[in-house]
Amino acid sequence: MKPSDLELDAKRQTILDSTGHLLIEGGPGCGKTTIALLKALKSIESLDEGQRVLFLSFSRAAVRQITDRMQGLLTRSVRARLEVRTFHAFFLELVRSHGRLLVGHPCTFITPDREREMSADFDGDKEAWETECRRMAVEEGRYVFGMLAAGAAQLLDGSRAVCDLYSSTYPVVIVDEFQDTSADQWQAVRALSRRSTVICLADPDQRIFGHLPGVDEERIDHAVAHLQPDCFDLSADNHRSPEGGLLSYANAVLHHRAHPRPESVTVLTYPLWGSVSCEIRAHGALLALQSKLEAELGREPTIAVLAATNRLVASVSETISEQNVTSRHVLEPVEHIVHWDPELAASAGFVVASILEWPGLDRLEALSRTLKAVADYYRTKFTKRAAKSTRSTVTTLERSLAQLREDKQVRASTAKALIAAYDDGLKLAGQPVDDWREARSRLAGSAELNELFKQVRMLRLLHATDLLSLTLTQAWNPDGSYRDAAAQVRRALADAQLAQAEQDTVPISLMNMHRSKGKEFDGVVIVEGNRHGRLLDPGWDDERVQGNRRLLRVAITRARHRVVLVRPQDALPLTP
DNA sequence: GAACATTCTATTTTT
DNA sequence: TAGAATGTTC
Repeated sequence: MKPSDLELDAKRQTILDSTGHLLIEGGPGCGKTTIALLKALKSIESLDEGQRVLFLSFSRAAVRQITDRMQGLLTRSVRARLEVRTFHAFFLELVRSHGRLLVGHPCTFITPDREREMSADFDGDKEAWETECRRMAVEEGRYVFGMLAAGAAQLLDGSRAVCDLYSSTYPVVIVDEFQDTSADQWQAVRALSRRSTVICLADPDQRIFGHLPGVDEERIDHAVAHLQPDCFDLSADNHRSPEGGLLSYANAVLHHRAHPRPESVTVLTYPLWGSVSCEIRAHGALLALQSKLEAELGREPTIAVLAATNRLVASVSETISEQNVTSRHVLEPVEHIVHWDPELAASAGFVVASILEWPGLDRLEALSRTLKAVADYYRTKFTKRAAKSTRSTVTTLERSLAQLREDKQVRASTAKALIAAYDDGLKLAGQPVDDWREARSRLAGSAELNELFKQVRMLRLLHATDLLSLTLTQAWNPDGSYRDAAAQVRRALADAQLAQAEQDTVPISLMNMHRSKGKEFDGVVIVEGNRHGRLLDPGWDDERVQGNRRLLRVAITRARHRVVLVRPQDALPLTP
């Protein structure tokens, strides 16, 4: 055994023997989660019956990753006493069970769907909407997602009884990804720390959410000052890629230090001009990586394709869904899933669904519904991006809707195009897939409708197609229309959104680099755009460059075996 | 008021 | 390059 192993074992033993609060720091693959699970095991042995260990993490994907890891490490009876949950799930339960202490009656939860509708009335005035969210929580006990942590913190901090109740149920609380916890989350944990032992797992170099409100780069320092924990640094160890190649390369990228690129990192470039785009280069890189890993591992590998922006992720997804022919290869379409904010695609889908209702409705009703669905799409878009031009599109659409209802001349091209499409007649056959395509083809004739058409295509990539056709089959009415299609599709897509996180890991997934936090894959392809979605840019200030280097380190270390970087020819080198 | 034309600018968000 | 902001024309 090497001296470093001995040292680690001693360190581990100290962690297991320690009785106070703990801060365990270390980079990806250093074994933070494993030692935390072992610590949980040891704690559980001395707990009273009915007491449990609480392990809080930030996303359902992360929770899954942790529970998967538990299978091999802990017995069933121990696992039953270790509750791994997302912050939000825990806070929701807390607010639901004890919120009456704050407002005198049980608290309720406002679903994201409903939240979106409600926030639309605030015309994108973020501040006013946040004030309203706070008011609803404080005065009425109605909570949107964003307010749950604050409500939970207030309960734990303000009611000694609630806090003691939870501390006696959970004498040990483990907090994952501590460096990115928000002020409210920290306040809740801090309250519990009065009587529970808190174990923070952190990597300051994985701080990638500092831009979010309430996330503080000094969080770890504050926690150390307040909890006075025993601190351990595991960063010297790396279990994920045994030769340490990927991690030490990622660290070199982080610190902008010279480092030979390991054999497991490939850099492919594409020309700035010409027919080979970054998307097509990524397509080729993905297929090559897939066969290489398959040969090396002797099984189907898991691969993530990562990019800096959602837009680039979407366009890569579109590209690899089609066959592409380069001068040397024919690149076959790749099955994959996109971790994508489904709301916009869904509300574009509602427009198509409303068109499917046309044959069963009179002209005015049919057109009003569709026009309203189009306006809703732009309202959703506006609440997300708050662009002025989007706002004026909504106004124009609403004006058209009013004109239509008052039987006046409509002026906007979107409304005119829809009217023309309706009067042209729509024949449906009861074949959901064909009918969907037929209805979708009516989305043309104005800039707005063209944009919708593009968005609807994203639904296919969300793997919602099967679900949609099942839903529509049930909604088919022999008189030639789909009854209540819009509402049915809405429900189906909401279900699909919930189900997505429960899914098993699929072989190939696409997401932005932020979303890859806490996940692991055999291989990773990192795509850099030409003008857009750059990894590093000479025009950026130091803070942004450093932030992106942290992000790159996270992205690179998602891979267990191989990383491929797809970069434009003029890209800045990642290491000197 | 809406369409068309020109200029500019370019992250990241759990549930 | 596309999408958003701003300016111009009908």
